[in-house]
Amino acid sequence: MRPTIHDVAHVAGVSIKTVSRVLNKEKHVREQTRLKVERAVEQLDFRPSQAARALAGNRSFQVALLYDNPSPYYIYHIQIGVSQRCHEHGFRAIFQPSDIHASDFVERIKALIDETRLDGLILSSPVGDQNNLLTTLKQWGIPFVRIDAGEDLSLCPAAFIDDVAAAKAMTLHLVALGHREIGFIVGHPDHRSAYNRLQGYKQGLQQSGIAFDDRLLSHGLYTFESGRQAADDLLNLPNPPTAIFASNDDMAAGVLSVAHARGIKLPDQLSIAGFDDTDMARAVWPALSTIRQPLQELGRAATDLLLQAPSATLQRVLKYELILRSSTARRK
Amino acid sequence: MRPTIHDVAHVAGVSIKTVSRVLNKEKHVREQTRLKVERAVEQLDFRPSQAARALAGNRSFQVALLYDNPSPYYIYHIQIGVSQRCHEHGFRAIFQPSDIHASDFVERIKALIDETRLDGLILSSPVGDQNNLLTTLKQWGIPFVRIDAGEDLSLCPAAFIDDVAAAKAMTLHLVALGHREIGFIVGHPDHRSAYNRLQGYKQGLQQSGIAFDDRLLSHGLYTFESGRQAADDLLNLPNPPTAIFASNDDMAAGVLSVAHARGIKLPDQLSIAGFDDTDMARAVWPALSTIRQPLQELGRAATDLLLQAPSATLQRVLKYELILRSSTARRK
DNA sequence: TTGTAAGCGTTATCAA
DNA sequence: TTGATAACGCTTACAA
Repeated sequence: MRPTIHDVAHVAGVSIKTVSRVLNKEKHVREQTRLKVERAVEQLDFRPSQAARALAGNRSFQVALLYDNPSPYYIYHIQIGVSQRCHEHGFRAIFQPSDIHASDFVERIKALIDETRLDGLILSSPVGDQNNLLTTLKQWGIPFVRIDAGEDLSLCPAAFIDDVAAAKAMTLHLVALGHREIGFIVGHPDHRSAYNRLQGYKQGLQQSGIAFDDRLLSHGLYTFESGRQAADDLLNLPNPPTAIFASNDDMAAGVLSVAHARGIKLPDQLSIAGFDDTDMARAVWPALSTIRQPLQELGRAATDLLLQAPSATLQRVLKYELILRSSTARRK
Repeated sequence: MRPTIHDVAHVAGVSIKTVSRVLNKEKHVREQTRLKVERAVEQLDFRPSQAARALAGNRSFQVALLYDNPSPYYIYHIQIGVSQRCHEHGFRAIFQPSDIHASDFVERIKALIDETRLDGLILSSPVGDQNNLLTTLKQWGIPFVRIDAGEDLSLCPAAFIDDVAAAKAMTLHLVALGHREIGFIVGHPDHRSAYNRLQGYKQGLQQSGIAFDDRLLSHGLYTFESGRQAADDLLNLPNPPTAIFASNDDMAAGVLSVAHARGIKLPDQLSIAGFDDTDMARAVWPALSTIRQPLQELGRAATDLLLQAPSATLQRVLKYELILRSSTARRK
């Protein structure tokens, strides 16, 4: 049989309530008593039952990470970050793939919360953009944070990088290389990042005095295949762009593969840039200028915000990094 | 307040025990009674407390997926598969990144089991190869299955593809293309798959009457960067191979990037092959011959084995698929 | 086929 | 600073 708190109390020669106090790091326990208890815990190799704690305390010491994202790399690294911090805080993480388009989307999350007495939720994009979910969570009064922000920053704490600024910086870099016709591949419409990155691209053009031309816009889904298609469309234009900026590296890899297939010399004849949401950039290195995202750090930051910070308006804007490759434009 | 089983019993006009029976799909409940209860559940939007069930029933309806794998794609897809099946079986999945080299590796898993009263474990490689863990699990009598098998197939149920056969088939394909000098990049030494794939390569050579030459062997770590290094080593040989078979696609992508950098024409001057453990193959398509692994299916199969099958020796060998690209060898 | 009562292993309340 | 006792919301005997 596994030892219970009773056994510990017995061995330590104190009451179970005192053991409970030590376990929960409560104050008002004499140092000497604490030591006795800790020794007994050690000796019996005792570990409290999560179920009993959850039942009695009406909380579970668990937080859930919700996601609906086609990028394994992105999610995986965020999972690692969340996992690390949860362990440090004495919590456990539940990773929940969700389907924001499923009819029982909110239902399922309600079930999760109800059944597990979750202590909080981390919503990664695009889950954090679903208003029906946000409303429910607010109503229930359960703490939650977002990764990748969202419209209303005062709604909950959030951790994110500044996509607009990053995309703008990359656009300015491409312009500085001499490019004037810069194609842009928009990301998945479910994701706010797709919108933000487009805004950054536009701002970069504007600041450079280049008119925005929507013929240079192509729409993808953050996937490799959609990147290929978008690249084909752009390169088939009467006046094809001399640079293509894809909203993530999966799509950038698609662009690269099309460029290879067409015998286009990289980076001399075409500059390719992208956000490395997925580390896919590694595979296409060094043909690619990228914007590096601190993915694990996003997970860690979000967890910290959830577990430590009571403020609803707290934010953590993480530093992105531009990794630049030089190339010459085909036409000036 | 959330409704409890009492409330349901009250609304349905039965005892709590009967509600419990319906919830657990027990037999010996009159159809009419079952309906009454189900209606009450529906009406109250009742969901049983996982904690209470775990405490009273000494089980948690949770299974854990343990992994220590540097391939986000691999893990992510297995997670999806596990997640799907768990939901269908009315279970919840806990995804646990582990560190097999950590000093408290087994301790942490013991803690997980103890605290959560886990119903079972799915061990993905290389976690499933840690004998100290396996011994502990056997001792505790907790059900577990492995993904990617292991030495002793009678130890527990397992789901895997036949790495040896797959690697052999790919080797034979390369030989059929006319290659005689086929370089091979071994995977991470922690992973049994690395060993098995090497065996398959050797068998393929043997069957073709080609002598195994360990100068054509290079050692990687299943990562892109290690693939680059290994490729450099192979291509720097006095007599470089005309084909390179990497143990996974991360490394194959590394080979490809080196080939590009060296101005090697693909696939005319060099054939590249790999296992697409990670879908990275998509990014380097179509220069690559690959062995496709049914990753989600691995997760689903493992979960099924754990949740349905009592037999300790059950196995599920999944079908792999060879996706072949033709090319000519440089030298005959 | 259904119901009654006694736990499960913690935390919370309140008193000492 | 500590301890007794009653929850917490289920399942498992056992009875009817």
